[in-house]
Amino acid sequence: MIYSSELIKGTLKTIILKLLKDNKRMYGYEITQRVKELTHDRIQLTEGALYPSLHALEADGILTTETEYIGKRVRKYYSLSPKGKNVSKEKISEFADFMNTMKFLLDIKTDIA
Amino acid sequence: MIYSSELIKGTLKTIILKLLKDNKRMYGYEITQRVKELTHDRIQLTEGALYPSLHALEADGILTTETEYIGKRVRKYYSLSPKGKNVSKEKISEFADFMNTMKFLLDIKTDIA
DNA sequence: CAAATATACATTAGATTCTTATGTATTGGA
DNA sequence: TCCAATACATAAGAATCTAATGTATATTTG
Repeated sequence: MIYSSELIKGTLKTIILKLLKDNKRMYGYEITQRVKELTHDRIQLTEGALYPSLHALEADGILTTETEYIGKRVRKYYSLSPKGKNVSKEKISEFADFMNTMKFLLDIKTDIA
Repeated sequence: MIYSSELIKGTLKTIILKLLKDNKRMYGYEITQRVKELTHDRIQLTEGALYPSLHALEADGILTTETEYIGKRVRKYYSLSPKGKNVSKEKISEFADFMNTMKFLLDIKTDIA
């Protein structure tokens, strides 16, 4: 099963921040592969969504970058800035809270009316 | 805590379909109030998001409507069509599956690298 | 009883974020 | 040698939401 795209909306930044929290530094392509692998192909990040998102997080001072060359091919590593570490924690716990709310909302039987 | 808007994106239709699955029929304003109440004000649906979404679901044959007058004030009740009942089940189980995936993705320690 | 609040529908401009497509270039394997 | 994988990036258009606005009735409160 590949989730309908609308479901994933709004979760991309949280996913990025979580991976960078656990891995210190990662590059874009690596993130797509890691997510694909961890979710058994259920979530496949597209480049058109990922790169603009990474650029936005960098512009907000949440991520910092280092560019390295692997042979002649460029690779851009992203890391959490100090600010980013806080934002990361906040985003993840906000999402955890949101999931609890949604779990409750979707499990309950509200046959009151 | 009120969730950042991006988190809620993409969950609106699932919420609507779940409420209508449990309640047979509801009207727009009622849906906003019920969600607000059930989530202790954490999720507050806006009319600008809700009504277009209801109209779209109706246009897709997922919801049917009945209009009633309460005094002089109009009230538009929405119900799941037979097709809507299937879509409802699918959406909810897809979301449940998605939540499991996200839970795994956000809880794990991936300090492999 | 007047005014404020709540109920109840709806639309729209603009913002955000995603999809899909396209572009460039290097590297590795069949 | 050619195809797939690696690795970056952008851009047009679609989808969906926010915030504002509009209309009207009903109820509560000072």
